Amino acid sequence: MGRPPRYDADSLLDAALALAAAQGPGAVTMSAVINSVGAPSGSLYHRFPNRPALLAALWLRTLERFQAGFLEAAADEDGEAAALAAARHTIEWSRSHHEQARVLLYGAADFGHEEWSATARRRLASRQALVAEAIDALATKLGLGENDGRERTTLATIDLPLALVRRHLSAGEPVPAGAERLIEPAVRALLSLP
Amino acid sequence: MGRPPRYDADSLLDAALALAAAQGPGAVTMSAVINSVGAPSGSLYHRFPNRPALLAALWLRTLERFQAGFLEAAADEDGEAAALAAARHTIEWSRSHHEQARVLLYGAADFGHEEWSATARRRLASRQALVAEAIDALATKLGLGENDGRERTTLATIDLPLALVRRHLSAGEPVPAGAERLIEPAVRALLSLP
DNA sequence: AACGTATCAGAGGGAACTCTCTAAAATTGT
DNA sequence: ACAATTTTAGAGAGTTCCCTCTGATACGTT
Repeated sequence: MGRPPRYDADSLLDAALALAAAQGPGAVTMSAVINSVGAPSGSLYHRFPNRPALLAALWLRTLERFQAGFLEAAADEDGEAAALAAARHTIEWSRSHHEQARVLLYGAADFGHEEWSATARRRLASRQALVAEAIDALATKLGLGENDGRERTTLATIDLPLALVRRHLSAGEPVPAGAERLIEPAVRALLSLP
Repeated sequence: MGRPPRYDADSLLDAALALAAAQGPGAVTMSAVINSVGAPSGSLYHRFPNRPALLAALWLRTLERFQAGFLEAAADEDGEAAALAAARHTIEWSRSHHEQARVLLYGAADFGHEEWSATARRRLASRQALVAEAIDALATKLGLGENDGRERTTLATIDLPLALVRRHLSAGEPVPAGAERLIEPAVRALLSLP
């Protein structure tokens, strides 16, 4: 099958992740990754044909890892339990995946989304659709209206937890222990739960 | 007094603002601003000695403009009214200052905060201290505990509104009309208000 | 052992960007 | 008119970065 890889895609992405988490997406240059790993440029370009491909892979890998647990939590049959579990997951995952959480605080646009390949853009769109479905299902389970039900559910389970996480991560601190309990009343209020 | 300015600091910053809002802080290069305004490089370097100085000026001007209204709103003697007005201001200001709001969604770190001059860093610190004071005063007015009172107040008046704003702005949409009403129950819940 | 394949290895071209430096232009005050 | 001051004007050096290209290397298969 050929020579065994010495720098595989995941370890290169790990180096890119460390750079992005520490100094933002702009610091993820091909040469920075090369220097960080100690690989020659050819090895990096062998895995990722250009910089947009590297950024897309980093963003998509991070997003998919986060969404796996989120979708699982939001799938609970009990709507209230699902919403609270989803909000909790956003916080817990951010706490235990510090670097990846810092990446997720940016948007796909900051990772050069416009310059991605068509397949990378499709992969992103399909993941977004998956979450949109889950949010819709959760909103109907909770009996929320068609108009702003989706918006309120998104706000409660994703944006609000991320807002709390963002404040601490961007200050360099870890996510505090009581964060889950702190947002619970706000989540209930947003979803009209008792 | 000498030759009148043809490219003053504010119009240069406006060009930098447009670039940052459209393509992120990384797109604010000296040459991009030069091309955008049509000025020669000397004129830009005459106002801002280097790129970090330009980014610092852009960030600080935007932050101070936002905080002016925020501090005013949060100064209301009635704690409940102050908190709700502050949260509303964050949303209203973002809606009516689309480009500047997009800049504020980043952090000082994304604008190269580490490389700023000492005076620029001090200016940032003093603005942050001002807001911290206002938040503390608001928390005590609301009768919230010393420990997480500050955190809850920050979350309710800044982070939560910004989270909602972020979702729409980063999708390229305007901030919807009902946004203020949408977050009100969550603000009340976070601050233990009826 | 020989072959096919996947990967490593790094030199180098071309582009973009930051910043410096010198000279000229336009205005105010004397 | 003349000097002082502020700003425009842009050429060009030095650096960094993206990406291409060619050849060497190591492993599995037959």
